[in-house]
Amino acid sequence: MINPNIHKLNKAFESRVRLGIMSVLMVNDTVDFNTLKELLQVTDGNLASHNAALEKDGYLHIKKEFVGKKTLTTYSATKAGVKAFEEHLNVLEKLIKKID
Amino acid sequence: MINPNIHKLNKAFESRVRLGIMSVLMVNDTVDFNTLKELLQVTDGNLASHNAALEKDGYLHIKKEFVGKKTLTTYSATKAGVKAFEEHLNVLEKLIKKID
DNA sequence: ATAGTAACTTTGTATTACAAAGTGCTTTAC
DNA sequence: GTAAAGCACTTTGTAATACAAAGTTACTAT
Repeated sequence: MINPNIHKLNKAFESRVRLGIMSVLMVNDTVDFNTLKELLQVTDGNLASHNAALEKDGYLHIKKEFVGKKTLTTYSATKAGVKAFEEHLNVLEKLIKKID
Repeated sequence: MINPNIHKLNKAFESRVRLGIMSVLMVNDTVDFNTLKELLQVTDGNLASHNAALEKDGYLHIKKEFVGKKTLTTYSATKAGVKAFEEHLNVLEKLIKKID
């Protein structure tokens, strides 16, 4: 009988929105707020709170700057974020492989 | 820019406990309550409610019988459950593959 | 009579997701 | 110069969820 070892899954990445944020940031170094919002199809308030949660966990770096005279917020995964997400994916992958 | 397509992820399988239940049931035709409880390391109340949720979605079949004079509850994935879970895993797999 | 197993259900708490509305600041349109 | 609109939130409120712990029903073993 296999043991799914579900406790190794990272709670921070259980939400699909945060799964999406991290996925985007594994392929792209940075994303800005509005691109992320469009990709994930979420409301801005919702996105902001997920970003805040990931930042609080130390997985997301938030950078605010001015481009011209407009504010621009860009996000990137921290090293800890990359590591934690990769581990999470490994656990998922093992789960999937056992099944196939 | 990749699109993680997170809305194709099935909400029913977002919880790690339910992810675990389905994983076990993709490899084993049936599991009984106590084996599942041990594998997933959850309290019995918690497990019962996750099972009920999956049954309500039509993904889990719950069978109660007597073995000797003891009750025995065994669980199996329905066809719809297998299909839905496989689709969910496909979405996850695509997500992971894009990243690797 | 007591304790134990089985599989819950109930109760209660804490966390979460999310939408919608509001905020403060800035730019562009008329 | 007032209005509208963009940016990236914060606040507010609601509904769903996770989970533990305790209670429950029905049996069995001692």
